[in-house]
Amino acid sequence: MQLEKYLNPEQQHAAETLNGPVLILAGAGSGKTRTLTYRIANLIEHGVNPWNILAITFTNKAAGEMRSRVDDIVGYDAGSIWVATFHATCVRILRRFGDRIGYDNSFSIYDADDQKTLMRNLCKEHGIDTKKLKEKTILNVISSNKDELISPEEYDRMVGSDPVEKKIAEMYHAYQDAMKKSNAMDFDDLIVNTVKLFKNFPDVLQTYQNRFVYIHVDEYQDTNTAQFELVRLLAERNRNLCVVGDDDQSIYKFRGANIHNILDFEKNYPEAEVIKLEQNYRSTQNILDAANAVIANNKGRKEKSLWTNQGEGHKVHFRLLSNQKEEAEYIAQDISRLVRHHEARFKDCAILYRTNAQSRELEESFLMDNLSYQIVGGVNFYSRKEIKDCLAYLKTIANGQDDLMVKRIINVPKRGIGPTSVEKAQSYAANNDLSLFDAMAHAERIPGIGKAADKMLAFAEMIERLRARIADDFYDDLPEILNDVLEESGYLEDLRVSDDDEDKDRINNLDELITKAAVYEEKFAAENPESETGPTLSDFLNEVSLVADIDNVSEDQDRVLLMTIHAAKGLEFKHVYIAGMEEGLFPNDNVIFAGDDELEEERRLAYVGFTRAKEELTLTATAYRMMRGQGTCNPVSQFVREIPKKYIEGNLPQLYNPDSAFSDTESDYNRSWNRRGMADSDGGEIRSVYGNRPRPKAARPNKDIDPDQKPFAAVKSIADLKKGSAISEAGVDYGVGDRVRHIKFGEGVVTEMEQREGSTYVTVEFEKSGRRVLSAAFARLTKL
DNA sequence: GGTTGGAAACTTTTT
DNA sequence: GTTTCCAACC
Repeated sequence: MQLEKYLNPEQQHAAETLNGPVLILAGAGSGKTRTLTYRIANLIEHGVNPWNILAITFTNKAAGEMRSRVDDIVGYDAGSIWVATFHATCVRILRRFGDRIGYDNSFSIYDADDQKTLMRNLCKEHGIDTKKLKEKTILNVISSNKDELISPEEYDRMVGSDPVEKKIAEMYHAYQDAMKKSNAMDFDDLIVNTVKLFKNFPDVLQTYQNRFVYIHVDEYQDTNTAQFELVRLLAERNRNLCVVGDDDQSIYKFRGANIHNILDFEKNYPEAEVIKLEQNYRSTQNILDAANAVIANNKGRKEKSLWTNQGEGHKVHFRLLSNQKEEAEYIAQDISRLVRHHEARFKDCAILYRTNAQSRELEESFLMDNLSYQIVGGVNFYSRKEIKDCLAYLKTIANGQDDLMVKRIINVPKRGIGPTSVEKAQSYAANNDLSLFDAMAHAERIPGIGKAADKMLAFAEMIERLRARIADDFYDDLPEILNDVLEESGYLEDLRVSDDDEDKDRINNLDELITKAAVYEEKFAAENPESETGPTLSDFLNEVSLVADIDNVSEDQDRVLLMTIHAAKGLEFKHVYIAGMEEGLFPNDNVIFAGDDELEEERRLAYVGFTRAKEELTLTATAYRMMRGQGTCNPVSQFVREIPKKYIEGNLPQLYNPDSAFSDTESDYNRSWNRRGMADSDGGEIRSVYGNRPRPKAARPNKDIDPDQKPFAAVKSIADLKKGSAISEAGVDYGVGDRVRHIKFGEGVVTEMEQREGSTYVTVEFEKSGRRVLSAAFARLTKL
């Protein structure tokens, strides 16, 4: 392979160093994925069996991209490379060997909601007042412990005499016991239990050490201690471990990421080859210089200097607006202008922000201007009530030991089985060492149950009936299973007879879930060509438990992406807008007084955001912002002020410092700030990061801004805006009356199209499957 | 056993 | 400003 044709000398070095530990310090936009892909292709060319290659990525999207890029290069046989996220990797291993550590291979995976519900129940049992000690607090401690591989027993030994800590230690035990009993694991357990499995069963570890001869880990700076240990164990034997990362892009400390995993790699692997990739192929010089200048304020980083030969490009733009509404309008109109002048397409643009809450005003502006957009993250599709209900049915069918899921659906739709009856069933189950479901399956034995017994028996029979049908291979496809569950449980009927508009949406969402099942089946068949059977119900449940919202973003659609900076990691766009560059928001309030470490993580986040931009980077801030229903008035973010004047242009001088040019340094900025008068504050109705300290009155631009007036009073609700919006989803080439084909439902005619929640929904009258409402983004209909 | 009103929390980021 | 949760009432 002529690597020199495709890679620069450093990248080439990385792609050619095949044996032993390798640390690739890859700056933002330095062609990290490209290098990894060619390294894998090169391994195959050197006779390594693809089956012996493992690549762990951060998201499913990244995994998919890597696989298809390797496919493109080697042309064949890349299918047997194991490319997956940490969590997906662990699930696959645990489905196979979980019985060794006492789990059934059909275990459920709990998301944050499930964890919280379980913890709330346990707190009740243990007499904990969740007003004083919140479920979330306990779960956070438990999660941090798991990130550090600290077991409940070890945590017992660590806690002192503090009564709260002792209580938490008690709940850690209770939580793990309950999870085990329900045959369930949370996200952290997936990693922890795999490590446990490897440590206690050397033969299992050996199986995987034999298989994974060459190991790659992407985004290594974001691994936690448990993940580090997992990788260490797998790589122990062959020591062919190649990790790629950038300490400047470590932004998941709050989730347990340990930056020392990358900083101390050479200590753990003294024979490691260290390769720095410093040429940036993404951004223009001005953007890169601005980002470099900001990140240079962090201490304790690996020294590196990114450079580019892309040319100077535009300066970073800065706009200070009066309030959120104007900020959103400014961005929407700027993108509109670019598109109108054919300087960009919608999909070349992204709007990034610190918190999900900021998406609201932006969404409003996009709806008003009828621009095509997609919000990533926020309220997840899979956390909607109806979706969780449906999945709870499926999980109950797949794993009868999961009491939490049974409790969720036992009376949804209403079956006349109330809390009292469930309580009785549960204590009977506890006394006889049964699962809640098994207790209900023999409800006639439950003392004092009364006429609820028949209802429970009917419920249990329905579940058993569905379970038996799946086991007997009565079904040949997942969509049919989902449909039957929803029909036979009466769940759909309940929604159909409702006159609530919201319930109509729920039906559509459930249809979309069925579509996702169909799409998943297709994907499974494509990835497992040798498999004679389709995916199992458990396979599907894994898939939906482990998807992130970003995984659903496809290149095919022409729309602006709106997301948090965290979600944008690893992506790039020609035009990037970062909204809300204000002290208190970004850097966030929680962090400003928390300490230097936290502030440095926030600065790395700014660095990640800036370096997403290829051609133009626009930073916006507001003088006045509503947060949690309260008005705030905060200065421009220090991360903007850390950008030297020569790399940035904008309206900061007019509004904040009319006397002089843009401030060059932090101290200049503060001086001008002081000069404008740190006078009396006006009575405390305006909060600021300065807390009770006096705040500069004149800092609020006096024109156009009246903090006492509610700027959003005239705005219609998002739901109203959506209903009134016209169809503008690009990439959809069909309309009402057209004949289309769906991969699962076959051919049909489009009868209706509607824009809701930023997506286009298409109603199709299928010849075989009848009328269905589908999301245009997911259904992938082809015009005939 | 289900409905309803009001209080309280919420907003940092997520596999 | 919005959502979620719980107590009191039907």
